[in-house]
Amino acid sequence: MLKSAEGNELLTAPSQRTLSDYIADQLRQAILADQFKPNQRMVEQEIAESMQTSRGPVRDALKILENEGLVVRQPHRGAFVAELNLEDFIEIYTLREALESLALRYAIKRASAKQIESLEELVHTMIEISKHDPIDQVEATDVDLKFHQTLCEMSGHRRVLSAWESLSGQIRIVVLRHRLVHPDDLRERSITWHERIVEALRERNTEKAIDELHVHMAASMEWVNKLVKERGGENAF
Amino acid sequence: MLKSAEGNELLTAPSQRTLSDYIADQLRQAILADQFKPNQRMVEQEIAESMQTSRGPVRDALKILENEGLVVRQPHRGAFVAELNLEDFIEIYTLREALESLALRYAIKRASAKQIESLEELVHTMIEISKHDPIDQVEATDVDLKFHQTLCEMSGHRRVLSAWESLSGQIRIVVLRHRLVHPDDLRERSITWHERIVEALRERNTEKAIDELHVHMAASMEWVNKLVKERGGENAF
DNA sequence: ATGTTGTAATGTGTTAACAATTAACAAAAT
DNA sequence: ATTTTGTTAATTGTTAACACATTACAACAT
Repeated sequence: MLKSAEGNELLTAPSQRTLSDYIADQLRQAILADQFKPNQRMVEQEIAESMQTSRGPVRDALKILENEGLVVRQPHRGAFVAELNLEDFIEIYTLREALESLALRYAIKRASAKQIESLEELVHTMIEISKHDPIDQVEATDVDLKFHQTLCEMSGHRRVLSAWESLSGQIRIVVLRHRLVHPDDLRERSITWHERIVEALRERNTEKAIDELHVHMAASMEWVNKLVKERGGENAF
Repeated sequence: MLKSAEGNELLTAPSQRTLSDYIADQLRQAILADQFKPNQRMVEQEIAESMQTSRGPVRDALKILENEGLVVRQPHRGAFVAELNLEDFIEIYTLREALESLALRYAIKRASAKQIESLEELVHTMIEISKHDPIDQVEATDVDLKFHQTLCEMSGHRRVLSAWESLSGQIRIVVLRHRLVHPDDLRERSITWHERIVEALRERNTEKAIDELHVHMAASMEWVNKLVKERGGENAF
């Protein structure tokens, strides 16, 4: 295994991250990039060979991804790429809202002016991105998720952040597969909601913040519901 | 490793659970029973020998417990029993409330009459237990947690259940270490809250259910806060 | 034709040996 | 005395071989 691939920090930094983490990163990226298809089997030996390593770390990586909900593992049967349906999507978003609401409550009490500014910058980036004509979806998705993750970080609530991060891969799948960030009618409204959340944070207005978040989430859910219905029964992500 | 220890199901049932799961169970139990002290180091080789197995499954088990927040692992440094402080306790309970609120919303929509009855039976058991003079704390804790876990199961929201179960070990630690279920003034009130939650479920009254849950959780948090303050700075669990 | 049983192939779960990292401690230098 | 450096011991991370479970398929019986 190429050591150079993981240790690109400065010399003083000891390689805290283990090989399993690195492999998990690679596999996560591959799944999100659709290089592994939903429900596809992931054979430990194959992956190990393709990455020039052994089965052990690959096994560990698959367990990490299992915890993130990107992979389903069955004892003695192996690991498969998770296939999300409409119900999963609803679960992911309701849970996400519950976590982010709690994060907001905490963030409103704790956030520093500087932290709130960094959120504002992200909203600015969103606006910039939305000006490009063919909007870069992946970029837009990344900024959107970065905003929400920053919220969770600002909360200082470690368990909420950790739970949100466990969910983020699944969120990413859903958002990417359904182009959830930039359908035309949603895009501008979405930016407004984000702006209002920042506003509420600055005003330390808990109710307002949570309301805006709720509207934001509800709109996304409604959008997907509509999409799924248009397509008829085909409700697999 | 003794196979008999894990395969006590009927013959037809294939041993779905793996050795790692079994070891995780044993270690979890040992931690909750205080046989491993907070912050104590857990050496893979030692555990492997004491359980007559090899390091691999023990490693896996430690990772499982890490995900449950019972163990902290640092790369190349090993695994230690998690030590929870007051802030952790607050985090655990606020997150728990967020999860159970969501679970309640779902349960109110989906719960069958039969499921609600099983909750009622648990409340009955609580009442029975509270009649014994030296109250069996572990038993009381188990029934209490069983009630809340059943709620999460009834929700049919798989991710909420899974998140709650990840948290349950930590909840157990907190509740057991602080005798959180049966301080005299809390006990009867606690039973009442549980009864009211069941009532609200039966009436399909979401607001009421969530309010009762909130009061229940807030009271527990207040109780621990009081305890910790009485003891002065000693805020480690 | 259909269902059942036995066998081979594939792939996971476990073990044990090996490599790399960290921590502890003693010796040397400032 | 304090800090630095080298060396050793303890423990984790990784590898590779082995044991076991599951699946697929062919031969056989019904």
